[in-house]
Amino acid sequence: MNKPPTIREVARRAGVSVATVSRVMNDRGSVSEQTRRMVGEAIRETGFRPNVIGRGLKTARSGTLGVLVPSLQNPIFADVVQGIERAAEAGGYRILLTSSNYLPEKEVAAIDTLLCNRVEGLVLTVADESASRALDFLDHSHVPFVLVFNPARTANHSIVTIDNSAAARDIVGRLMRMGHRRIAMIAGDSQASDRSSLRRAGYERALMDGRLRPGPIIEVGFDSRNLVRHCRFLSSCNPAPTAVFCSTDMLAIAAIRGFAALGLRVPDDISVAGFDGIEVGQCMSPSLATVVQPAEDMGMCAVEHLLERLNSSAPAKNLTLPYRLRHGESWAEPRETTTPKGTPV
Amino acid sequence: MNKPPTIREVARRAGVSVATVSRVMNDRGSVSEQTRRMVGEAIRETGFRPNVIGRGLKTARSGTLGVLVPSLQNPIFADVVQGIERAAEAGGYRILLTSSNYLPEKEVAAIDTLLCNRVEGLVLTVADESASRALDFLDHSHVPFVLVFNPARTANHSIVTIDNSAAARDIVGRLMRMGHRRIAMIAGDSQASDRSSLRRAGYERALMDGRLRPGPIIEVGFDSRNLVRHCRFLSSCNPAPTAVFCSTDMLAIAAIRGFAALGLRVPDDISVAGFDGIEVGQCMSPSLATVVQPAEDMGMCAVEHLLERLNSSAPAKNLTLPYRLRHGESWAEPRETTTPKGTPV
DNA sequence: ACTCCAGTTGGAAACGTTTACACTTCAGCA
DNA sequence: TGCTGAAGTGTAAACGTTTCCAACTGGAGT
Repeated sequence: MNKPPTIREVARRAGVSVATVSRVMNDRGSVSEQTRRMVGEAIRETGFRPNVIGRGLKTARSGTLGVLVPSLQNPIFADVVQGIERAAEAGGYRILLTSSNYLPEKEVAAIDTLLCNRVEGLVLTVADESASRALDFLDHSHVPFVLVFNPARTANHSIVTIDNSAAARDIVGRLMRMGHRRIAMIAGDSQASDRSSLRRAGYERALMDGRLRPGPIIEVGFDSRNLVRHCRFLSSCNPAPTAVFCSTDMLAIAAIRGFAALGLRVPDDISVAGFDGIEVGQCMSPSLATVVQPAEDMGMCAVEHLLERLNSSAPAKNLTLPYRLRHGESWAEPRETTTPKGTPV
Repeated sequence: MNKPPTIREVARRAGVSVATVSRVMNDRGSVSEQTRRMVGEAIRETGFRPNVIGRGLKTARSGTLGVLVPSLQNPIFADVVQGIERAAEAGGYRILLTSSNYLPEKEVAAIDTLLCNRVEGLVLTVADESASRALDFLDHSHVPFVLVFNPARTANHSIVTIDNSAAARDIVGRLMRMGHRRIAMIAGDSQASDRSSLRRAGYERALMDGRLRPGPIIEVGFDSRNLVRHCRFLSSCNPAPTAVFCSTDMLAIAAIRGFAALGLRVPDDISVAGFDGIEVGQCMSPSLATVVQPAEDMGMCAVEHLLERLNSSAPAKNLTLPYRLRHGESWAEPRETTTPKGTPV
């Protein structure tokens, strides 16, 4: 409970003024070799640790960045936070982490808290970029921020993202080139994630391009763990889809399980493709065919750009990083290409 | 770039002193209804947000807790951080997140940084509790901290954990009661995780209890993604193990994939059990039989206990939370109970 | 012997809050 | 009328730093 030593005690012990101690710590100004040694010794003896709160008050710099993500539960956000933490550390910043649980009101509250803590900048993912009260709020705050994952809709925001719609179109196109004609989609809650809608748009676009009718689209809420009910519905359609595109890897994994519970095998009976590229997807069996977002890189880029804006007040920038398709064992050519089951050609 | 408004400007605008504004904000002391209204108005007009740095300097409270985990990559840590964040928020604290990448020297550096930021307490997981320089360091700092996941070896530390050894013994015992006699283990790097050694001890203990010889134990490093090499080794043993216990779920998932690559099916040809209870384990197919650590609860408990110690200087406490076994489709009775393949009875 | 300057050092004023203390006012009461 | 106490308010001193400025030293140049 005893207070940590202050710069004053170090100064007293070294027989110098606090100004000199400060100069030694930040080596700024000129200090003789001898006093430098004595101060160093006094610091070691007292176990002094500069109080960055006191420093921050004077310098008006907190040395912290705020981070807001919907949840850490989905590994994609854990990955991005990992990248953010890494880049922040490299730049000499600490991160203040908060999560919104996908609740818009919590987004606002969390940002408010972060601003009270005088974060120098923020990296965040909001539920819906276009409807976010949090962003209006932030726009007026004069604190630079970078969105991650959210679509690059408004030009005057700093955003690090991928082209969700093109990526979805791409991977669905790939399914089509494999021979799939009836491709369903399982989409996450579009209220809670503007990414979901974009991916859905990409999916629809791909099918349109191929003159195919978008198959059944199932929007699941937050009970995305057990999809067997939805899988049963899909497999009972006539004609049943031969492939399913899921708007996240977590959904894709759950879908594979759902089909397995019905005795359907992936990819033999039905192909599944995901979106995100979380690590576990490539460790499991069957490995997940998916769109890989370079989440950790995105986090790092976001911070690097943020620091750029902080240091040189560079302008806001939209950064669309390349995604890539990862092949996996969860998709294959459809067994029977066009024929509805039971019907002779 | 223009500075945010200060309490002084609010005071000027409301025509009162800063003391009064402060009193209104923290509603402490007595303020007339009228001035309260005027101050409230001035706050709204200026968009004033109290600077918690200034406040912290005066009150010697930062309102932040430090968090240090090895990595966010493993979902088990993401889960615990989620719990920490939740409980911290409920208690009116913010969290400063850092990660060590399993490197002891980074542990020390990160803790030092957190202490410079005057966190009021820490929640952390260290690589090896018994050998941690970081902890010696922390012991001298007079800042309360709580370990999570690390074994409860020294009594004077606050720890929230489960009984890793008993849990491992338990789940391996379960395999034995299913009829498995040759049970191998795939263990994570024991340097980087004292949990790994404990789980290994529990595994050995279970086999000893059943008068069985501990099967091959494979210690994998950080290349835990592709285990096919190790799986091939295991399946080439004579007699080959009928079950494998893995020290983490991530390893178990990778092992299932490794066996699949060799044409072995889980659980028909070989059973696999994991440890951790990460969410994805129960979403996938086959669902993972595992020991469930209540990671999010552990994080919340850790923070709650920390706040207890902070507020009432309660004594350090060892909290061993209950684990539970989760059945899954990754284990089953062995096909041929005792006979080495090819040998007639 | 004087000035000048560079190299060191200390004093003190910030930074944005909280809070102990002192001061008013006014109602209640003898 | 005077006293007491409560309610409301302001003043100013902290908190731990950084940094501007002034002051001191001693050596070099005149």
